[in-house]
Amino acid sequence: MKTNIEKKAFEFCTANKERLTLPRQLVLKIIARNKKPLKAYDLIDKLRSRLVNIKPPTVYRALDFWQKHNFIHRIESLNAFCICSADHLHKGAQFIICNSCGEVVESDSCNLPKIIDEFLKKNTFKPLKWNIEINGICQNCN
Amino acid sequence: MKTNIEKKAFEFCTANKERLTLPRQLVLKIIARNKKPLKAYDLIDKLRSRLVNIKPPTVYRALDFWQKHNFIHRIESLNAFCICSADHLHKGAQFIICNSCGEVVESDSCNLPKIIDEFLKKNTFKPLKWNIEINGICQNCN
DNA sequence: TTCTCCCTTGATAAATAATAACATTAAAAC
DNA sequence: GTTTTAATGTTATTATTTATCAAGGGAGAA
Repeated sequence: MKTNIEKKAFEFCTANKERLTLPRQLVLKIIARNKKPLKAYDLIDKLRSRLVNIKPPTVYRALDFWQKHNFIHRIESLNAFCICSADHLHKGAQFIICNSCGEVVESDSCNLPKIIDEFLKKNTFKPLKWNIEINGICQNCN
Repeated sequence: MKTNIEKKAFEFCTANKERLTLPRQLVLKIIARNKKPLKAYDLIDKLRSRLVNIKPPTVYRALDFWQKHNFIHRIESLNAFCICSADHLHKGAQFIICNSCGEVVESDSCNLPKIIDEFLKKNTFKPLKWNIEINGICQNCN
């Protein structure tokens, strides 16, 4: 049973004549079905049973592919990857990261906060991609 | 001639009985006087003339020290370090990164954007540190 | 002063993360 | 079917960061 984002991603490939190769399928599937963000080498470990002799470049290429098309996000401060939680396929993301339990939540605002947007407009800066990562302590851990 | 932030940092050490060792002094000085963010190994290279046989742990320790006390920021998406541009010593930072010329500007808002702050309050999440990194094309490169 | 404690650095090594380069394969286009 | 193009396979290397333990050195106690 495919997750929603997997379906969307597969439709995207058909529509845009992108090749839905086995490494790409598996990488997306694993990320989509894991609650916590995964590191590249976690992925390699998980892929070993399905792809013999899997090597870093294969995984990084698949990650680049899905990232480029906004199906996954890279959480810079964790060196980890997670699915775009809201099927938004937006260009940026906000992550709330609990330093105590490690839980990561993607907040669902698709746009840059107003104050930042205004700053960028004032400076004629054209945003392509953004990343907001907030570390702290979550409700449960407090 | 010391930069403003160097003076502040040195005062901070006196006031808080933190040791202002040579590696710490030099690391802060180099970062403070470089316009562009520096990577750890850039620093190591630049330090070689002053500290013989400098090794990664020495630099990383100094970086950790200044980061912990909010005198420098780590730009996660670049694996690079820069001075807190506004002498703010705040807990979070906003970076505007031009993908074309590499210029990095730290926007001077010290606080989290309102919409994010409200979201966190609603979820009883206590922010400790944040990082906002916006990639795009700057005025000059457009 | 001398001792001791504690923090910092020195040094070696290793773990973790990401990329370069080139050969091979396979789908798509002609 | 042949050519073209894009993706993967493979080998190797580079980049980034951390662990571990030994040694040094300043601040306060005896």
